Amino acid sequence: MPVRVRMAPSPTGLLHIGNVRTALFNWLYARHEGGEFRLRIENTDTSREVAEAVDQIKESLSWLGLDWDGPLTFQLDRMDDCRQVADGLVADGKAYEDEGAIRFRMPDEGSTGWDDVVRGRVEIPNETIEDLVLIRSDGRPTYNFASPMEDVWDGITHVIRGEDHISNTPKQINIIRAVGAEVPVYAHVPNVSGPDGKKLSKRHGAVTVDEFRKDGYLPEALLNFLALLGWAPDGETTIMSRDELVERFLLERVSPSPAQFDYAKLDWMNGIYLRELSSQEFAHRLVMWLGENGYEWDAQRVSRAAPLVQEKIARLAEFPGFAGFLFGEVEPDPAELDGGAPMLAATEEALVSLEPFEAESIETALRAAADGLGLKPRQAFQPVRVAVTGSKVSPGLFESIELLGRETTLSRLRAAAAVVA
RNA sequence: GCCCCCAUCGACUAGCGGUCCAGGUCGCGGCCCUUUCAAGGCCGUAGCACGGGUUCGAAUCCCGUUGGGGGCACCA
Repeated sequence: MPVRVRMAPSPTGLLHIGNVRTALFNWLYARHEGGEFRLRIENTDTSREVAEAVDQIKESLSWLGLDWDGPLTFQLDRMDDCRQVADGLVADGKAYEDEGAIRFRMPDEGSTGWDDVVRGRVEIPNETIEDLVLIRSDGRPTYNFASPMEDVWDGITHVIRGEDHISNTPKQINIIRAVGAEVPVYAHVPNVSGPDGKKLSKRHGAVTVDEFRKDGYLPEALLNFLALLGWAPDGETTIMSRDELVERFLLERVSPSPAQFDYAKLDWMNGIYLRELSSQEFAHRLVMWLGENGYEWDAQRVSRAAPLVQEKIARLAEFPGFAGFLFGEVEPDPAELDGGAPMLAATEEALVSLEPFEAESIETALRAAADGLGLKPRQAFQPVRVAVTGSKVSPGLFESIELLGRETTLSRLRAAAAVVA
């Protein structure tokens, strides 16, 4: 039987990164096995927010490149089927009515167990499982009834989900057995917690896909990082393309112990991916990101500035802070200009009629100017950098000056000179 | 309270009885390079939670303790 897995989010908000990690394992398994990855929405009502949330979930998955197979299905559409099954269970004496609701009769003795792909044999005493409500008194099925039934109807072969579902599993297995269907294989993957071991939340940093996107992470880097949370192909490999991930992913190698989300490592990895991009592609991503985030900066200029920062930033969102001086005014801190008057003047003089006005010639001219004043490059360029870029930290000075252009550079040098004077 | 899960450097992990006085990556520290910041190169730091077994031999198997986490809804 071909493998078929699913991601079953509830449309309550933006896609959480923890859910993405679980979805990723499902997707990787499906693609590795040549099976199907289904997307099913576990909605229970028809409020307007649902439609928006569904669109956001689809948009996030698309951005990440996690494509799903077959039609998108909704729990809502199977409520009648659930009720029918519940009625049948009542007729068979396997469920009973209780104050308007329908409850499933769980076995009282023995235990319910399964061979979990990541945890091995798990056995839960039946006496600890309460009779479960199948249908609420208002007629709607509960999650623990609808979910396993949908798995049955969809022909799901492997249920790969978070470990928080472990206690639901024996309940669902009993229901599936009661309706005479085949029980799927279960794999409970470990949870992802915050850097402090607590539940990953907003105060730790980005948590939804949208936030990571806004922070300037690349989807391929995010996936690579997420894949390594609870799984590793071996003890050496860390950087893997999407294809390599698919090729090497083995569900049996997923670790049962929980992992902490390390933002610093994600940043490092994103930087690796950013630097591996061709300069054209890097520029393209920058332009796209800026466009998505409200920056109306000239694409041509952004593309020319891109090479100056490609090795310096770890996230696309750092670009404005690094290269903003090319797109707007600067306000140098007078204190950082202190003592720079001679070099500012010398620089202005050196650049006034320099030809050609290019990084290489600019460098030669400025080094000569520094030399003439008996200054070390380090101390000489500092005030010039501050005057021109507005900061002590910037892309290469000479390239920056070339890009900025003679006029703007000279006016900034004069403005700074006026301040120190 | 009851049930379940987990346990190797600060973090992610490799290790599935001897090849491990435990390897890789991030982070951190140092050095080199250097116009700032990065990037890059080199070196270094740091771990098998504890206690019992089993075995000629345990990070690897078993039991217990401790410590984390999850679940006990007419939520999903």
